[in-house]
Amino acid sequence: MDQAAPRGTRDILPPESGIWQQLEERFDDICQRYGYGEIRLPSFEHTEVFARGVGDSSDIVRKEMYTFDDRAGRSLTLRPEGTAGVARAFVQHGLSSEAYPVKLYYRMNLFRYEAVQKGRQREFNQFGAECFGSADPAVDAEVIGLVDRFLAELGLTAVRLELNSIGCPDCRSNYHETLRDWLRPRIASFCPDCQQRFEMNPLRILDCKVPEDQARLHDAPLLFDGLDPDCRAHFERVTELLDAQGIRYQINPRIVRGLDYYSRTVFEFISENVGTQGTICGGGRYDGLVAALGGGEVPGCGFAMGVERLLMELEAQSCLPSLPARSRLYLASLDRAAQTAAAGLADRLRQEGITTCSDLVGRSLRAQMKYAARSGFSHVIVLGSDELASGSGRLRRLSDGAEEEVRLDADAIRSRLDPRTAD
RNA sequence: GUGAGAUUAGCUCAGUUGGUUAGAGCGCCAGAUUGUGGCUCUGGAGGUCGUGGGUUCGAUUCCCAUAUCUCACCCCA
Repeated sequence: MDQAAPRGTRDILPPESGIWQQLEERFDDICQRYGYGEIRLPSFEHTEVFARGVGDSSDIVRKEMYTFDDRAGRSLTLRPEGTAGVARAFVQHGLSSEAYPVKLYYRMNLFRYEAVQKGRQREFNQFGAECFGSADPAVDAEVIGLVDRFLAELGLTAVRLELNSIGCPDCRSNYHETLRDWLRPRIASFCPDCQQRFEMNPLRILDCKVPEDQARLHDAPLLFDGLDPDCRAHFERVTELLDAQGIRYQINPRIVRGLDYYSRTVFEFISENVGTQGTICGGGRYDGLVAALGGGEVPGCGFAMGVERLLMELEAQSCLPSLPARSRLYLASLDRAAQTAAAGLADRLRQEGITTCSDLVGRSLRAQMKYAARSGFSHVIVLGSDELASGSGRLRRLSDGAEEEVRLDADAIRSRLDPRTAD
């Protein structure tokens, strides 16, 4: 058997998993402060949900999904992104009858069959939030504000916010014609990918990474410049609200999100440190998504943040959340009787909230001390016949070797070890 | 899907111009006057040299394939 995890997947072991727990806690916390409730969804959906939600012309649907038939012949797909599933649940549970706006957040693992590289795996994690039921630009600004606040609370600084509007479907179909007309006489000189995109989705040509193509595009008409008055007003209100919150952003008329459901506002938080996959967070408005999944005309807006990329950025900026320092007590034992007593005392201490371990190997005292030091215990009590007879022992602080006499009693020990502060 | 580099112990890596029992450091286990860790010394366990073929008297070493890892293209979080 192959002992390695499948390509593009990764195990997360302690102590790294502790960092994940911290991040998850902080994300839960900020979402709740903004009034979002957590939604948990199945890891797979009917393939339809993504085909119709994310869109048939997107790369995700065309070539990156883990799709399979179940034993009854239903086509199912491991979720490649979060928003479509949230919208499906919104429709299924009739959340359109709740008081608007409906605010939901999630943390989930996602699956895409992609070429693995830095900042991109086949199973990865996102934190995200979706706000349904209001077309007001105040939602867009608050959603962006939540992400900005979250990154700031984590201590990140050099993350750039780029903002654009891709308009409503009418703006886009008008613009498609404008852009096609402009491209038609020039498309032959573009790269082969762009020539394909010309038919499928000419909008994507604007995002082409080939430098020569970018140069050719410098005077291409921009969707941004052709927004209809409502879309233009929406965008301007978003920027007004961001300005009022003191959130800095750059307008980038060339951002195009790869998921078809976006409309009007789109944004990305981009890092300089994650390699070429620098987008830590992407999001925007998706006013047609709920309807595409069979619900009513319910507007929505949200974001998704790549947790692995966020962690890379936190590491690069030396902002990894530190684990809370706690006292951890190791009970060393000299013989079988002491080992028995240690197990009992450990149980009582754990009930008092003290992290306590005792010898489970039957090792020498020297080896136990070595283990305790290496494993990050803050304190040790050695139990032997003297301690069992007297009912008291010496609490040794490993950082400096200081010892003090304590009764071998959970209350007495706890009073010397505040679980919230290690020293 | 395409291109480049890599794969030897739990980890980081040497090494063999093809030749008996493949090495180091760290880590692990044990010991260094009978009950106290982080330093030091000694000993020990641990490897189908990624996998499968080929060439050869003989392959961890050369050739081919394949898997995996890393980076990049594409695309996205």
